[in-house]
Amino acid sequence: MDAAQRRATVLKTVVEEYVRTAAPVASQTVTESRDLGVSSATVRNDMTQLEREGYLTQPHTSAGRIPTDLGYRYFVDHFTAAGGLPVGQRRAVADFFASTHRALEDLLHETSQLLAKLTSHAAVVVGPDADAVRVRTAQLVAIEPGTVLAVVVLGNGTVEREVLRSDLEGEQLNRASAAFDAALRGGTLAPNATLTPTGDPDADALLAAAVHAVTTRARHVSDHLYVGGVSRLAAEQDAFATTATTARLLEMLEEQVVVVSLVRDLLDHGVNVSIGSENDVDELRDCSIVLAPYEVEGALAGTVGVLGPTRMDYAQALAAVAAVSQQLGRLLLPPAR
Amino acid sequence: MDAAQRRATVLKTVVEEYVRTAAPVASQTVTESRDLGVSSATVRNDMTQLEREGYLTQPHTSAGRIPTDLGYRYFVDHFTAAGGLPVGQRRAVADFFASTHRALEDLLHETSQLLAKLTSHAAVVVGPDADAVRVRTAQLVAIEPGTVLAVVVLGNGTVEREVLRSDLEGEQLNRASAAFDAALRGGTLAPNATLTPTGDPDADALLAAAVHAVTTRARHVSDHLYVGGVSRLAAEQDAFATTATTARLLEMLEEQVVVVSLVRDLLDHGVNVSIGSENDVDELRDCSIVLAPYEVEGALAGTVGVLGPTRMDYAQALAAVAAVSQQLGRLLLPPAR
DNA sequence: CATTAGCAGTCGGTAGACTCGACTGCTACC
DNA sequence: GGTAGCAGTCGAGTCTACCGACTGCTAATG
Repeated sequence: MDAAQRRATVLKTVVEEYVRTAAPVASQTVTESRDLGVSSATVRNDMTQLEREGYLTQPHTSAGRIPTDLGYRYFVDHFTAAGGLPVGQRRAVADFFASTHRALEDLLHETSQLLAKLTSHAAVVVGPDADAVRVRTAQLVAIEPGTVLAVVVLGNGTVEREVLRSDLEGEQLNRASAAFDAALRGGTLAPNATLTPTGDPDADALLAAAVHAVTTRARHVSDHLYVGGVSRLAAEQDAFATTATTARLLEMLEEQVVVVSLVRDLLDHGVNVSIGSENDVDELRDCSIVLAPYEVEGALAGTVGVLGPTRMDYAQALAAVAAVSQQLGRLLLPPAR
Repeated sequence: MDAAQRRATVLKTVVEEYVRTAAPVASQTVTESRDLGVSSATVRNDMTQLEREGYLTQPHTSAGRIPTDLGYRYFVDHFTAAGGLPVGQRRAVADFFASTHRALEDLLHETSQLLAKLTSHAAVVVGPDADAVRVRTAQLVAIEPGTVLAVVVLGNGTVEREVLRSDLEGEQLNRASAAFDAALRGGTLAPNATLTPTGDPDADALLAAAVHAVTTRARHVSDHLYVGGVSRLAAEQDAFATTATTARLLEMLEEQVVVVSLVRDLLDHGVNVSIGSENDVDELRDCSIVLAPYEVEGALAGTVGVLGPTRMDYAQALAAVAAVSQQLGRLLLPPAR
């Protein structure tokens, strides 16, 4: 083993030890936890070099080393490949998806909780961008006198609905419904569908209202963020500077839109793991995000992710998001189940 | 002013000061903040008596007094009547409800956030007990080949929907739909509706599936808890013993069912404010809950509440939940708007 | 009898001094 | 290049002393 290779091993060991114990890792700890065939003095020399290169840092002079964000990055890029989930957890995931018969919203919500449980960190599930989902069918249904329900079935199995006030019924309603379907089917829910007049002013009015309601609301829903395991963030307190940091994090998660666009942005750039200062968002300076997209019928349908402190078991988190996203995609395959 | 009356005023002052400053209140502070016409020595005597009676306590010998849960209780019962919201906040509430055009779920969710913002505490909104809401109409609609949507409109304006697989269409579907409506209309969504066979085995099968899906899922939805302002809990850290307490609280809020049944239970017993140890739930020992039911068409439709530390501005919280619940009820009045 | 002034007593919190021990960096040597 | 060993650094914990914020009590007063 040449020197460079050994230094890489030292870095790996430091990351693993630090993730496990949360305490700065001493040179001696490294030699004890892994048989490198060199003494602690040599490891010390390696560590000073790793520090010069920016992978490690010392919280204070007479302490061990802890990884920098760059150190974590190296670790993730080099020592994290192809990890599987332990059998127990693998079973837990399978069981969860096998036994589920929930509506989509609930499913996504509970998926986020499953992921939180698996990783002991907060977890998020993001729906697909509204612009990316095609409308499968759309129609208007009278549900009681004076009330019409607009129903839109989307490509990812979601059913959007919107309640409207209207006295239309019978043939008039059918006409409006057909026009509604024509306006939306095959397109996205972007708020600029072209409406073909039916020649019936009442029907046209309802049509316009329905399209407006559905397109504005869908944007809202598809931007929805499902968050699980927020309590873990509080438990991880000590990893963050102050309680105010935790509060700001929770606030951001409640805000939703920031996180949603961040996640989409990361994925657009092909990033699966974003570590500490790599995040542009201030609140996330001490956090890392581990993501995996899930697909329905080959098309990107959304994202699952883990949000934890930079001191996180990345291998485990990656395995967890991979397993969950894959199973979730499979479950969503049959339309609206 | 006789002595008993003065003692009550002292208690009131201690509560107000402690809520404001979070520091134990000294006898001198009381005489300074309110003109009682007596010296601090007299207030000291009053305080020892109030302590003997269980309304106040000393964190340690050489410190001022802080209210006990019993002290807060007395305060809430005697000094909290008929407080209105400050004009600014009153406007904020009115604006929120005036400008809203959201679907019910979103509305409830955002209402919880409004309430959190008003009070600077976490806020919850609980839907009505499933058993208490009557079905207005129910029907089955074909939305695409092989897929049927079950739609149920509830008395509180909610629209429940459930996607089912079925190839039925045309007359068969209409028959099933009519039977579906007959089975549910006017009743509750309790899972024991009586099904009248249509004579058509296919329709009967769909009917059974639809009723099953709707009743089991509705229970889930109506037990849903909308939580706003969880970040406030983290910010209130210092009011709680440890960060673990905060974590447990967040967990409980995520669990939902505990809180929902607790809130219903309190309201059933006519309780609006539950203070610290009055709560049976362990996690809430350091918390208080301030509740107000909201009504739709005279019937109880749900509850809004504030969840904060026992050291809370009860007058303000009571005013806030009252204002929000009233406006929310009014907004929900027209069916499904 | 209620109220008050004043004083002694209690205790938490903070600052400073000191020690312990866990590391590293360096140097001399192999 | 690798190693042994020693000097140096610094955080964390402990102890002490002290300050100041209150109270409780007592004796005096209207």
